[in-house]
Amino acid sequence: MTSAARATNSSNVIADRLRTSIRDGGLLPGTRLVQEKLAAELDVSRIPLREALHTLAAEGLIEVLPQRGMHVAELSRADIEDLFELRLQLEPQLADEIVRGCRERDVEALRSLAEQMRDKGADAAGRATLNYEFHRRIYELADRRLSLRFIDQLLHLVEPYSRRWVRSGHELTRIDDEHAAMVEALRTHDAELLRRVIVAHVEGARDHVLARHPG
Amino acid sequence: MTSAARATNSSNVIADRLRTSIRDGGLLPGTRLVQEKLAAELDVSRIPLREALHTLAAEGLIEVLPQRGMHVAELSRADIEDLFELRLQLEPQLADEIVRGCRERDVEALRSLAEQMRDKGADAAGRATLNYEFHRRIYELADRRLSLRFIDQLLHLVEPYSRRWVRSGHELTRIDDEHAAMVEALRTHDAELLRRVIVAHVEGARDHVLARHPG
DNA sequence: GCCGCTGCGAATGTATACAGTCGCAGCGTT
DNA sequence: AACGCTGCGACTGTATACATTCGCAGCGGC
Repeated sequence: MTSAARATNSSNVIADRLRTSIRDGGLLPGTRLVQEKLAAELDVSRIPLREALHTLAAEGLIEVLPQRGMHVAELSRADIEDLFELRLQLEPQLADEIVRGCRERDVEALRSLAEQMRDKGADAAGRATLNYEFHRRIYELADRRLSLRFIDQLLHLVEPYSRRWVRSGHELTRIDDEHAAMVEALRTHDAELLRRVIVAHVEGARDHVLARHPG
Repeated sequence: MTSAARATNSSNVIADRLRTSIRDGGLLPGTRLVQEKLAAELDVSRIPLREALHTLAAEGLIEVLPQRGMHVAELSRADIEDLFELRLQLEPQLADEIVRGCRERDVEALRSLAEQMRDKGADAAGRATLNYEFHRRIYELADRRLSLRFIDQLLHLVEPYSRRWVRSGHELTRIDDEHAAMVEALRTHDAELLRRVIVAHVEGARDHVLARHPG
């Protein structure tokens, strides 16, 4: 699975690039996605681009208004509340299986990601990518294909809003400390601790984002 | 939202038709999806068909092997266990909001669906569609856009496997009775009862499917 | 007889071209 | 001055056509 030589048709490549752009703030919620312009920027034709856009639409990252174009999805306050509820229902639940599936080299990889992230300082885009990879790699350890797929979608959906509001140094430090705590829980194979840290981490993000989000 | 005059580009129509086919057993897991053949059958060209297929792929209903075609996704036993875990985490949680959002006419609509389903007897395809609509309409009452999206995906994913094994008259009766119990819980605005019935319903489906699924 | 190479066929991937729809500016009417 | 109508422009939706890749059958060499 890890080394699956995924032959790469350009739809998938484009979808990845767009997801990354949305995640790291290159494409903000609400941005109109004009097909010809985007296709020119990415140097592909409209057909594979449209396929990628339909993929992202199914993931909730893009909204399609038939005959009127597509745009990066915007989440209402209710959506964001819903999103964090979902995260709280899905993510802590995996703690046991994560610990069970975690090997020494996984701990090291995660520690490295967490440290790289701390080093990024206030580079929001850089942090966003590392943050995503950190969480994704943790949840991969649970070996639950469908859960991972859904959590992955949630992480992408939330990222533009996390990015938007997480700026203060204090908040950055809290996040980095919680990541370090997760790594520590993994190192000691302490599933219950991991679960508690995940809950605190998600609740912290939720409270921080909701306190600042309008509506 | 209910009366959103959704202008209908053919990608979406095609995606709906394919989803329905997968749900009611017209397209079984593993079926190879040859684009030209499918396009001819549906009387559309390959471009909108491909867009629809990419949508379903993002929903997990179809798998794409680049340069080698697409096929209806097959779930392993582990996937199915994961799927029911997810259902148990997401669906009962909505009971409170469902009851809060439920109006008299909703109760009637659901009662009607449940009764139509009972009348279908052993018509598996007919029951599958009604079953899907019944659950979908219940969860719509919670007014949680993202949760609904995910649950919708789960219901579509599980349906081919529910259909496959739910055949005995006894099992059909159990399902119909549980649906009736849900309607009754809604009528009396009993959120706690609804939650318990949902749990029992999903657990019942899980046990029945897993007991018969190979692997 | 087994392994590897070659070429054909089938299906996917992509581009170009055309058709259809929406929205807005500008004119004309009342 | 406000309203509606009309035509243009921009963009999306779809089809046709071409390029590319993969798999397998059949042949040849070892």
